[in-house]
Amino acid sequence: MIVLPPQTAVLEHMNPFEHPLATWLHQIECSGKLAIGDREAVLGLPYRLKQFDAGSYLIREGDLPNHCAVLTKGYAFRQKLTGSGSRQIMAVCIPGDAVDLQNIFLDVSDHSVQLLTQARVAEIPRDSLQDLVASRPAVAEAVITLTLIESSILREWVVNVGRRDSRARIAHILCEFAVRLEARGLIEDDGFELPMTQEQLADATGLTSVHVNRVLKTLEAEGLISRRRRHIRFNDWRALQDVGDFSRRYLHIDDHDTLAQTF
Amino acid sequence: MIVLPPQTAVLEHMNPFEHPLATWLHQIECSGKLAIGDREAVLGLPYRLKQFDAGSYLIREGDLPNHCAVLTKGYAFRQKLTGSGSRQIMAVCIPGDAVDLQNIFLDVSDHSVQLLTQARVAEIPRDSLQDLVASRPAVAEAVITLTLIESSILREWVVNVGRRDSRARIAHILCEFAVRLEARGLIEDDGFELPMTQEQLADATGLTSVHVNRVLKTLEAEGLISRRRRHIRFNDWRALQDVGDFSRRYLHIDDHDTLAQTF
DNA sequence: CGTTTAATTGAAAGCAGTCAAACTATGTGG
DNA sequence: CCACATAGTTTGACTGCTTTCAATTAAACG
Repeated sequence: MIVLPPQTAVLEHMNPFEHPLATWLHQIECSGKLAIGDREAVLGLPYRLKQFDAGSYLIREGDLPNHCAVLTKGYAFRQKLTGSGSRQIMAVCIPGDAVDLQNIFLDVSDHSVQLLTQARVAEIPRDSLQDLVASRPAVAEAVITLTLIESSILREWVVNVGRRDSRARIAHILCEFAVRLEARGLIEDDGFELPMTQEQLADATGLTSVHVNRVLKTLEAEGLISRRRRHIRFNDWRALQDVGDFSRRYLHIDDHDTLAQTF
Repeated sequence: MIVLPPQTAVLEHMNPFEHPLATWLHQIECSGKLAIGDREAVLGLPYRLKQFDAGSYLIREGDLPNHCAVLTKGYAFRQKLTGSGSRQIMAVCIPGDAVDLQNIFLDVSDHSVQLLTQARVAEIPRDSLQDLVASRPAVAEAVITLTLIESSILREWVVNVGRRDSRARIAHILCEFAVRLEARGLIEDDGFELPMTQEQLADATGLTSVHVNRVLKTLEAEGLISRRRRHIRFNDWRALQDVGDFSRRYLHIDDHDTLAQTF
């Protein structure tokens, strides 16, 4: 576990890859026009850098956390267990996401967050974030906006799980990943690394791992995707979106569909 | 359509049922300690009162609304249509709910909101709400909190639709309604009026109306509930919660389970 | 290498969907 | 007040998409 001293210096022309909160800040900046000093205030938040192994819990349902974690490297997912022991994954967090913004203002966590991969997070004290939001309206606005976008993604997950057949569900979630990763510059030329097992994919889509496997093989046999282990390549981006009933509107990302050029 | 002039007077000891935004304000007050003048600022928001028939759309997916609606009377639901034409309902709004807070900061609506019943709403200009949030940190905090609670409910819907069988899904949604309505004082002694058809219940649970009907009859035959038209009465509140795998934690309502005394 | 975890495949069973029709309540107009 | 229209509920028979169960193969790891 690496612990760094609180970072308070103003970094004016810094490399985005230097500051752990840089990607998160970028999200905030995309969600609203910040005022003078806001940027520095965000980067000046105190934090502790920590590294965790895959499978670690960042929060558990019922916890009363006193900090918020921002993913700087690696992937995580939100999950809940039902009484009968099955699991539902309701969100995947990618690098740059604030993992538990909800804990700024809600006391008891209503779900768990678990790491998909080995990951690095910046833990920010709850108080500091509360103060930041209280003292800087533009940041508050951006935080609300980010929260609203997350809600929009959640609504689409309800649709995916509630009203699409297995083929469309898998296609849809693959499209969502691709677009979200692309917006963070995490897509390689030839596709992307799906950071989850077929069982986790099943828990995210409300299916069984056996069926996920069959669907993936079908999509591959139809020439829509290629797979090499967990690496997914889109052979027909347009067709996959059609199968998945996918439209990027709900992601509220301003960019154009640059994936159309990639694939 | 009734249009009232903007309300700006300070109402200190008013009857909660007099001001259209009173119930919403109550929610805000429950979500965080307001500062001096915040209360009056909320009640002083300009608004237009409108009345709509059941089935009317308050927002449609793709719209760019310039106001936010607060439900003062009646029920509404959020929905999306899939490419194949089926519908998924992902939230039910009850009196006192802000129907489209997301439109304060997101430009294009990612889903539609349709009325379940005849309803009355107070439409607040987008700008006024943006100003309110920008100038009053405690209100901003409360708005974030309300948004976070809505997200929590959405997460539970994903679980409901993704990982519970039909019996549990219906039981769960009935429990959720009861608790939410009870928190607004909308539960009668002998149960509550379900404001939706079995087809809408089906679209909310990812089932078909035929199957919803069978499940309701089963729950009734087992003595868990009684029905008279759409009036639902809980005969065994404890058992229904067990069947529905229901826990009120995700609703983030502070009160104790007063329904346990009622039923 | 042996061990463990994940992916793959086949056969059978089941929960919920589909289709179609009857029934009920409510409202409307003659 | 009754005939009729409409919307919603109820029921039955049949189909099918996914699950379940079980076993095999492949990859990752110490």
